Amino acid sequence: MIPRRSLQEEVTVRLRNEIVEGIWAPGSRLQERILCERYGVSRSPLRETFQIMAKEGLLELLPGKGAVVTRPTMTDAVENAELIIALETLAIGLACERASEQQLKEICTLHEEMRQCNHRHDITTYYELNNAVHRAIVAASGNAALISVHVNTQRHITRLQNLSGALEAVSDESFLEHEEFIKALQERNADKAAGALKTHLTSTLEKIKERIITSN
Amino acid sequence: MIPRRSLQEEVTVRLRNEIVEGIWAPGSRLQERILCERYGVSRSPLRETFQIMAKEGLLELLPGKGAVVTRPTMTDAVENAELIIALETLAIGLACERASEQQLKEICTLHEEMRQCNHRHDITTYYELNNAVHRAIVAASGNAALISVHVNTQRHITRLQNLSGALEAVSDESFLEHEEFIKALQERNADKAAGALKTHLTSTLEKIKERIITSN
DNA sequence: CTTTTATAAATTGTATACAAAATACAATAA
DNA sequence: TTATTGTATTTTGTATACAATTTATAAAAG
Repeated sequence: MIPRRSLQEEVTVRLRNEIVEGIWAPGSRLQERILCERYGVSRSPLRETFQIMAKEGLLELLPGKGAVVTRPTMTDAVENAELIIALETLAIGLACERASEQQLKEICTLHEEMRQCNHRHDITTYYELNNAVHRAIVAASGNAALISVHVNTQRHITRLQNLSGALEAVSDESFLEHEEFIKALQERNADKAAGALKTHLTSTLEKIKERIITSN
Repeated sequence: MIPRRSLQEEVTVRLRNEIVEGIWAPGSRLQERILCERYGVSRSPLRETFQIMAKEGLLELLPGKGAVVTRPTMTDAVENAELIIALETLAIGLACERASEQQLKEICTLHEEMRQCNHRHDITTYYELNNAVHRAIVAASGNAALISVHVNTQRHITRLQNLSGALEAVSDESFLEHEEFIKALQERNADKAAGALKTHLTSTLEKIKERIITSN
């Protein structure tokens, strides 16, 4: 039995993707009438979507004025990076204890696909697979609360990458760091995996901070 | 200039508190008509509130059937405890670096009030102050993304405490652990503070797990 | 008596209507 | 020109109306 999907759910998925992809620029005012026409729905489901997007931090609702697309700052980038390091460090530790063999295998497969992408310099797919690997590790933690928070945090980071334009080329060093914690996870060595993941993510955060300094 | 408050915001605060306090039992079906009458509003703002509460994990929205108050399980308790340990460990580390002297002072004051409550066995206020201290530490981290996630996680834990009924008496050992990380925070010793906080929260988590085992 | 099915009532999902507030704009005064 | 104020228009906040779905009820069949 397939559960019904409300219009609100459909609109939520569409609007969310459009904001993350940068189709709606930061600071844009989203007028209800415009969006109702765009999605072919009335104001009721749209306004419910607005509340959800505001909760996710993609919209700001100004009472009496309407919805505005949030403007992510460099500070947001650092904050979300700090947060996701803590989330994933917890996740990989739990995953070492609780992941099924099947889940470990799938993570391994994704990692190998990343290796292929790295060789043929397909950066876009590389980053998509990278996100998928990290989501899979969090999923393997089996902690629903953690999964939910992580999805939203990763989404914000992806949005920031999209808005900042070009994705950086992947260094061999970075890929080796990645391999490091994947291996440790396969061995179910929690401390080693957590340490390696933290090292990897922290070095990514440092790159973000550097870029902020040089761009100022 | 005071920003307007919409009906939706008012209803959200009221319904959220009522669910956290256990006024609406887990599993309750919330019929729109009933709640509209209770809060004296129409269905539009109420339904926007429903979306927010669903996003927060306090309601489940079944398409075509309506809103049901979520039933927190013992698994949820463990998951949220695991999550909040990671969040607060991050927070106290950042707070050691970034907290203002004013913030450190306020945290200290709250801790001293906890000591008083402990002496006169005022458990209810003790737990409220305890929550306030932990929120203050997270606030002092200055990380907005972290603060937002923490608020919701702490709310879930508070709800679980409320639903499980009586709060456990506070052991002297537990209070000493608490003092430990407060002191380290005052010294801005990040590693020591993070370690002490983690020890404290982990021992609380172990108590939760014990209670689950014995209650089965 | 239990199960099934037909029908009525209630409830939700969505659209629209109405009122209040905010915005845009033009006319006027400095 | 610039600022200001009054008016018209737009837009949002809230309430209500309508349609589709679900639930409740009861009659009929086994």
